[in-house]
Formats: sequence, C-alpha cells, structure tokens
Amino acid sequence: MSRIRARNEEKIIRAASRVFAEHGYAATKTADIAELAQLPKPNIYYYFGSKENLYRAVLESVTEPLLAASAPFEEHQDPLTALTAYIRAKLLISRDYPYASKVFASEIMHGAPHLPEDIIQRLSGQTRFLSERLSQWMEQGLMARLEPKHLLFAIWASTQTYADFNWQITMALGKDELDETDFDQAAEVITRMVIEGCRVSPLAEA
Amino acid sequence: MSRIRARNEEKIIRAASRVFAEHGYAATKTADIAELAQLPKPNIYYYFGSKENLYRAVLESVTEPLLAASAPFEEHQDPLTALTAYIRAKLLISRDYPYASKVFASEIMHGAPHLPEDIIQRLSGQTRFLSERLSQWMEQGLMARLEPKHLLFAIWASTQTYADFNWQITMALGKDELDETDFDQAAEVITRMVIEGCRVSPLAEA
DNA sequence: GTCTATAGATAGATAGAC
DNA sequence: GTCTATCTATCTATAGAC
Repeated sequence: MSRIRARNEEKIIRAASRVFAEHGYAATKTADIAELAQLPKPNIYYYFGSKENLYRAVLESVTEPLLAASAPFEEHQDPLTALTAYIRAKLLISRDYPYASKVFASEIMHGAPHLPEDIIQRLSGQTRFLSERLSQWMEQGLMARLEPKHLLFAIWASTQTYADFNWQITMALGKDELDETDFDQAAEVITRMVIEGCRVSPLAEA
Repeated sequence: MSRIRARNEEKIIRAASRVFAEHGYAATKTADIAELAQLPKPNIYYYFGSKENLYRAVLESVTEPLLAASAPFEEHQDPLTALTAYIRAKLLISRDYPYASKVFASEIMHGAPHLPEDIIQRLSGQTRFLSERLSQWMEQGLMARLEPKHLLFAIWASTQTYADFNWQITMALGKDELDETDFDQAAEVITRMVIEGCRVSPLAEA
C-alpha cells in the first residue's frame, strides 16, 4: 500500500465518518464525502469500490476502541475500580470518537443491517464476558445482586448518550459543545449511580 | 374531516412510524409506507402532500406522550415517588411507542433538522422544569446534590435505550422480543441506581 | 493513480381518468 | 375521493482520457 493511498484512505474515512454521522447512511451523498475530504468523487470508488464498502470501513474503525473499552474488567479484580474505569472509558469514546459512535448507534438502531457478522460475534462475546464477570462479583458478595445485563444496558446508554444525543445535551446545557467539565460531571453522576446502586464496597466483605 | 379521511390518515401514520423507524427518513420509500398501509401511493400525497410532511406528522404523534411523561414531577412532592413513577413512565413509552420513539431518537441524533420549533420549545421548557424541581429537592435536603441535568440525561438514556437499541438488547438477552419481566427488571435496576445514587430518603429529613 | 463527463437506476411527485 | 401511468430529479457508479 503506497503512502499516498494510505493518506487518502484515511482522509476519506475521516470525512465519511462525519457525513454519515450527521446525515445517516441513506441521506449521505458520496459527493459530499468527496468534497469534505477534498478529493474527486471517483477516488472514493477507486479506493473503496462502493458507498456501502466505505460505510462498513467506517463501522470497522470504531470496533477496536469499543472492544478495548472493556479492558478494566480484565485488569481489575474489584468491582469498584473496574466499574469506575469502565464508565470513564466509555465516556472517552463518546468524547473522542463522536462521529464514529453516532454511525455505530444509527446502525444498531436500524437493526444492524450492514454490520459484519464477525463484529457482531466479537461484541456478543464481550457482552457475555462482562455479564459473567458481574455475576461472579455478585456471588462473591462484592456487590448487590442486580440483573447484570440490565446494569450494562444502563451504563452503555448513559455513556453513549453524550455522543449519540449530543444535540439534545448541548441544547439542555445551553452550550455549543461539551467541555472537560461536562464529561467530568457526567462521569461523576453515572459512576455514583452505578456504585451506590450496586452497593459496591470499597473492598471485600465476602 | 370525513370518517374515511380520519381512518386513512391514521393507517398511514401508523405504517409510516414503523417504516421510518426501521429504515430512517432518507431510506424509506413512500411506496413501502403505502404498501404497509394497504393504500395506493398517491393517497399518501393526497393526504399529506409530501414525504416530509408525513414525517413531521409522525414526529408530532409522539410529542404528547413524551410531554405527558413528566406528570409525576407535578403530582408528587417527594423525590422517591416522583422519580420512581417518572422512570416507569419513560419505560412505558419505550414499550408502547417503540416505533415513534425510534423515529424521534433518530431525528435528535441527526440534529433535529425536521423537528418543528414549537416542539423544541415545549421539550426545552420541560427540561428546565424537571431540572429545577430536582434542584429544589436537593436544596431541601431530600436528595443528594448531583448535577440535575446529568441525572436527567442518564434517566432518559437508560429508559429510551429499550426502544432505540432494541436490537442490541434482544440480542444480548437472547430473545426475539422483550416481555413484561424484562421491563420490570429494567425498572428495578434503573430505579435502584437513581434512588441509591441520589440517596433519596423514604421521606423528609430536611 | 487521478479526474471529467455521463450512463443508469431509483424513488418522490403528479396528471388526469374514474 | 381514489388510483394508474408517468414524468423528472437525484445520486450511485463507471467509462475512458490523462
């Protein structure tokens, strides 16, 4: 792969993430992506073959960050540290990959028609892992017994909302864009709800 | 308005909600709406004039339920009852208006380009009301001091997710559709997190 | 590898008969 | 009020020159 190819592909992916995020798959015109990427439209077809391939490439570009977010559950043995770090990691994805997050959310919302099967499998595996880990901690008496999956749904939703429903949030807060303080406050509120809701003890009581 | 007109408009709105929810605004074909509604396509244009008008009519059809959900904050004076009822009300919207909820979510996600200004204003007013009410309770010592708006974002996100990201949730739970038990468990987890996170006392201690 | 110019398909909208 | 047939704009995709 030539240097010029690598650079152009990256420019196209970056532009595409943004346009797909703002308008959705069907409403985005490849011409708009080309314009934002400052490249002629046929280059997009030269590099990616079709609009759908390009869209899938964008979806795949978020997959790694998403899968990496569960690292705290592997590194930490106590729920307090793991959950706190996990919530922060999920919020950082919303902050640092706002466009890709939205594209992913939109895809899921419409039933994941374009999401490659292998990505679905890896994400499902991650969900099972997280859920089982929570169950173990509950059995060990390290946290209260809640339905682990519903706990995960709440964490996912309340962290992703800062990317997906950015419009609603900036409007409610009366600002143009979110800053560090907003994400810190979000982390504090969500962490507190999760930690207190699960009555996670600041170390074993099993 | 004739009886036949009223009936046809309702059939079209119902079909449109579903198709818009499943495919998004740009990807839905008016022909598909007509087919699902069992009416010829020109009838849609006869009744609604354009695809965009029909879409707006769908958006407006969820507005009332959404605004009504905040009733518990007006009826109840203590945060425990109000928050518990509010969470349940929001979950019921996800359960009972899954298509309209998704259409609304998709609209917000893309920056609300079609949402009429008066609806935006009414929703903003509701947000201010809810947020101020929470602040009062905090000042009265009835609940812990969290950022009220971030608390609302978490409640909105974790209740709406059962409609918006239904695909992900049914997949994680390994079932085709959610039943009563699922919504009960969701209510329990979310309510517990909110109540414990805010240290809401089971009546005054101010 | 890059880009202009264009083909081809899709789907929103409507004319006009009933 | 209803619907068949069709017009037309838009946009994906590519042929072919450079």
